[in-house]
Amino acid sequence: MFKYLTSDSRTTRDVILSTALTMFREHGLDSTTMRDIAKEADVALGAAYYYFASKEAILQAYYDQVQEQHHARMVETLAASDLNLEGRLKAAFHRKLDILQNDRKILGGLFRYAGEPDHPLSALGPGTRRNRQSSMAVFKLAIGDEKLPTDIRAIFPTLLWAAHMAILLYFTYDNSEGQARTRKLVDRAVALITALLSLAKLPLLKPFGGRLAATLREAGLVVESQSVVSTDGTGELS
Amino acid sequence: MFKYLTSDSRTTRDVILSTALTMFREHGLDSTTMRDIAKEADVALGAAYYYFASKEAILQAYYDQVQEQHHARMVETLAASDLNLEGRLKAAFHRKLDILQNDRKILGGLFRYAGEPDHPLSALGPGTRRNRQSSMAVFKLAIGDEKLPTDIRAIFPTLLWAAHMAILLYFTYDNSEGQARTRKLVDRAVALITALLSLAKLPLLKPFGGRLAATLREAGLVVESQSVVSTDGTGELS
DNA sequence: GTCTATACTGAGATAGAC
DNA sequence: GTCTATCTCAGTATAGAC
Repeated sequence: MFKYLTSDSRTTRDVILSTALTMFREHGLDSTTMRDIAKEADVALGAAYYYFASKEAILQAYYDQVQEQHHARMVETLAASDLNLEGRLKAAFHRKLDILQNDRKILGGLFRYAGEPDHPLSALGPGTRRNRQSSMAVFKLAIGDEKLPTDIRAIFPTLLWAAHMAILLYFTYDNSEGQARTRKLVDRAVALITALLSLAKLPLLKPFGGRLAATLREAGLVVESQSVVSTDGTGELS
Repeated sequence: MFKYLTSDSRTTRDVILSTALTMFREHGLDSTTMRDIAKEADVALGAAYYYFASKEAILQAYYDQVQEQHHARMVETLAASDLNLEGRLKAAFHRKLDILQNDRKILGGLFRYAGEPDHPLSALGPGTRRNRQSSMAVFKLAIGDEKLPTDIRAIFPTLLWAAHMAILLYFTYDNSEGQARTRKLVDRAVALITALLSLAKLPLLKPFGGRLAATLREAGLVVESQSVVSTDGTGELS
């Protein structure tokens, strides 16, 4: 799955990347300068810019890395035990938090671009479409072949992805020991969601699923032809 | 309601502020430098920094100004006609969008700080608590003395505020003519919310309001003693 | 193609003169 | 209250070693 590169260039790039991430975690994004990173990684400033066009490009690499890990760990979890829908949804959220446990500062930095549609790192913009799709694919893994009303099935991955973004935002603000509050919120929220889901089949509530789906579709918020991510983690649509 | 200042200092500050906002609207936040602003306002760079400690401080002033306007326009709207809950909620959202109609770039810039809890401009952090409270107070005006289940009443302003943040995010990405899509989304969403609200009283669904309220409360997301904003628009709690 | 050394530009922010 | 000069730092050359 790794493209072949000379061992030297591979390690230099990796050294710069891991050094940068370590420093981001310790001192925060803004306090860490490219010159700091280069010095710590024992390379010249030019070398850092040779591998990463900008400080943001390092974040981009981190972003992709997290997404790949999330997919891999979710596959592991699903293979290891036989969970029901609620368990699988909880797992999807918790595995993401596992990965980001020490990276709340970096995560916060990524939210910085959320309000700039044209920025390549905007979590909601076209530049991160593939990341978003492969993130939703992880939630589709969690949904699996669970029997759901078609209305709900169409919008569920999008809703879960949105909920997961909100959870991550809460997570960056959560100073409780080991971010226990976020963990608890995830469990409560997923329990609520699955309980509501079982009600959605009732005749009384049935129309609401349809109205919600129609509203989201009209707003352009539902991605149509989604597919489970391919095993190489690229998030390519089939 | 205005603190007295010498007419000269007042106008200089205002000239700098309005010049800055005009330039932000035209060229965006990042492309507009403090030097550009100073030059356009016909003052030296140092003068700009005398009135605004940083570029962000200009945004802060804008932030407060928007909040005051939102409150004022909502009061006007409510006085002008006799609306039901749905109408009042729609008004609350639309009046906000009216104010921000040409400021989507600036708005996007404000979202930049959402991931940095300690930043004074973080829309979710302690630094903007008063803005948040006075924003929720506007939504409380919209709710009025509508009869609601107590569970729902406690969390409703918070939920509306959160929904309004999501709408604003959608708004910054909305390139449709006059942001018509956002306007339509508001109408649809509010209609859905009020429809759901009428269902919330049913015995079958009653417990869900309680569970939702408990979850939000436990997560520390519900502000307790809220009160309607005082008429001077400061958002001070009574 | 991989990397070093060095220097330049632009922008936010500050110090201190007037 | 206002201005000029200056500082720091991100980002971008550029020239060359290998």
